[in-house]
Amino acid sequence: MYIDKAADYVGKVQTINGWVYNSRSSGKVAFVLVRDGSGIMQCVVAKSDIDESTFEAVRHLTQESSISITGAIHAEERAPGGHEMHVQKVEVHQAAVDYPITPKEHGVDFLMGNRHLWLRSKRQWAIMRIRATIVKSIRDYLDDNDFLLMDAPILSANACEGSSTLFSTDYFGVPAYLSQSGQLYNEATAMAFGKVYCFGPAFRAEKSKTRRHLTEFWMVEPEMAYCDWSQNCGVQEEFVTYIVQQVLEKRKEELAIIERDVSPLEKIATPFPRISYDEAVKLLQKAGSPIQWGDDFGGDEETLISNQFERPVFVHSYPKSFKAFYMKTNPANPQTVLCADLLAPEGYGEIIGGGQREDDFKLLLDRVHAEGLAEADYQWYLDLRKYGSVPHSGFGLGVERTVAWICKLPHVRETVPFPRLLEKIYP
RNA sequence: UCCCCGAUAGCUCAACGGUGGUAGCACUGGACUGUUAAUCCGGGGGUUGUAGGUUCGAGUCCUACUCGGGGAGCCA
Repeated sequence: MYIDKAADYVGKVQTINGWVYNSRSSGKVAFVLVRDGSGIMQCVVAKSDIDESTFEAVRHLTQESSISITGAIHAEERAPGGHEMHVQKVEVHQAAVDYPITPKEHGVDFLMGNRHLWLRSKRQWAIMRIRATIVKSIRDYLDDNDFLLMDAPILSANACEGSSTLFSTDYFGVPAYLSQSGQLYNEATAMAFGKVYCFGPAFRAEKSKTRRHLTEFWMVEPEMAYCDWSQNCGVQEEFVTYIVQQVLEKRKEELAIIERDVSPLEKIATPFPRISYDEAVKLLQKAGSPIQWGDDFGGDEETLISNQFERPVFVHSYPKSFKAFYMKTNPANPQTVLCADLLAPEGYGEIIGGGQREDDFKLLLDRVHAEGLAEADYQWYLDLRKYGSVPHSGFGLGVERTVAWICKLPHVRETVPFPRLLEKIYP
């Protein structure tokens, strides 16, 4: 029996294969919390109901020992989760000694160093299950809305966006780089299949040491042919709303464990407000920010903007100067590009970067030159503008930032089983 | 890369420049028949991050280094 199915087994004798989460005894009755991956079950043993050796064995179980424990399942109000087991038999597979993560508080460094064990803790259990539901919702939404999965390569010969630092490796004697985005390849597959997405890890060798950065993170990137930047935003708001609703529906218990106040999440609904970069700058200046037109937004600016809204907010039409070369020039204002970033509420900042791609051969080539990129590296990409170019748009959603927002975590390091941080690659 | 902060028991933390703490958790022995991070009584457990310096005396002050945390820039 798995613990999350306990309600189906009331009155029946069952065996749980799991690990000791915590235990306490009071002389003639002992309580052992057993976890099996699906949940935690309180197992009770009374001295008067059982032979001496079994009682002593249960009383001396140590934290994280692996056990099979057998007994009758009862509905019990006093037990966490509403059910408990009245133990008849316990078999110890391996007795754990001095498990390092004790039930009191620990520091971040210690916990990260023991990440392989930390994942067993209740809070981490809840976060990882929410992450899994977010990932499933991402795939379900896209699959159900006729996006075709078209995974992009991880190894590539050239950079996708010149600005970020890349991890390099050796590819049979020539340099290769770990992908920082599937964006450019998505544009090729979108011209072949219409609506596509890629979903995989992305790598950025940035020396970023903040609560919002990992060097390896997961990103889902949909791309649509015959789609402008505004329609692109429409897809994003439906997509994000769906993800949030799925988590609210399927992960109530986990949200309760991490003590997430769900009322801000319940307010997430379409449409999301859209403001231009110009409007955002005015809004920031009004709020006392020293920002000038042409400056990029930092974390403080993003927080200031997103705090003005209860829903995620799009900021569109940024100045060309600090955006990637492939973004489409805004015909109404050539100083800007037709991009839109989505800022999550509650100060979480950018979770999506996206927009319309430059589909004009000449303008794109000019941007390649202007950015100092090697034209030869982008030959195949430029081909897409020579053979049936169409307006097309897409976006990239960062999974860890989304998990951090939905779980309201202070740092992305807890949103992935084994986070890769600046100069931290163990365990 | 830059700015700020920190490193004392396995963990979380105390300690005026004057003998390292009756500290909590964990472990261990005992008490307790409904505990919810149980409680109560006892026990063991330390090269104060590394290397120098100041001082009669340094966990404490100074310098360098190492590691970690927070923030900036860059980004999802």
